[in-house]
Amino acid sequence: MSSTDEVIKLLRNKGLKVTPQRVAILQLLMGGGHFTMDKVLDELRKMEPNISISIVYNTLNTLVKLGILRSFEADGKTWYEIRKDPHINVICEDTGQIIDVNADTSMIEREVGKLGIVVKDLNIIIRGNCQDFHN
Amino acid sequence: MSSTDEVIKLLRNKGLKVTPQRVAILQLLMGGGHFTMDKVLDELRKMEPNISISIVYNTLNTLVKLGILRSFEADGKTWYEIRKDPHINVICEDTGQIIDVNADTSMIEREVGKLGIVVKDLNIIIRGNCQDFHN
DNA sequence: ATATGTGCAAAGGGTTTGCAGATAT
DNA sequence: ATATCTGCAAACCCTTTGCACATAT
Repeated sequence: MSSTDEVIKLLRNKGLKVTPQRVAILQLLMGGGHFTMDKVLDELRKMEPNISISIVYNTLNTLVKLGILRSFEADGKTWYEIRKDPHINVICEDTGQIIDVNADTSMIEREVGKLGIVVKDLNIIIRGNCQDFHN
Repeated sequence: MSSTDEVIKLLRNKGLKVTPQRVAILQLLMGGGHFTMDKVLDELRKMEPNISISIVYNTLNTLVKLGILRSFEADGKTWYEIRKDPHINVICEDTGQIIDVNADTSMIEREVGKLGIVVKDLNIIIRGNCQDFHN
């Protein structure tokens, strides 16, 4: 989990006002993992019971636009994660959990780059069964 | 564009009753490209003005379950395409169009397989700018 | 003949938006 | 002081569902 100071510094650097809601949201996401809205709300309401859905959506979208978070859509919902090196998001059809798997994706970006396409974001999503694998 | 006979044969092979709606939907998708619901409806209503949204969703989902189509989510909508070799779907942020780019994805499946994960479906989605590239 | 498919309308679930009051700078 | 942020509720999409009628086998 990142320190509160670190989170506050990041918000200020991006020109955002430092509010308790934003600090809580960003700190939660910086802890790693994949979150849908309901998961974020559940966690946040343990600390800030009155936090509204709209401000959570609002904040997450702002953080995505600023490049701090990455989002992708699956199972009819939007998922949010801290932006880090490209990786594979494996959605387990049995447990519903999402697992990160590292892989070299440079080949993919190279192939697309050949066509003169400027890559803004890359998402690799696999649906499968994680069997007895857990992380 | 695939022949009507080919489409009818495919439906029968999968144990589906051959209805005009299903033939029209499958024939449209087999022509290639990426479709959201509104695009499918627009096209179909040129031929079958009374076709309902529900039966289109219904049919597309059935075809996905049977493995004939692949679906993925982007921009808050579900996209459908004929299932073919794994490839990269590039979403152009300027034009909104989706471009297929071929690439060898075996490395990705290998990496995931190492963990004992059984791959059911693979989607690679890139957001970017297609510049002056068109297909 | 009958199991399956279709159209319509309503309901469902996730996300966005408008606005008045509150807060960070 | 004031630009920005927050919470609430309503609005908005996209998608699914229930049901009576229609159709393919």
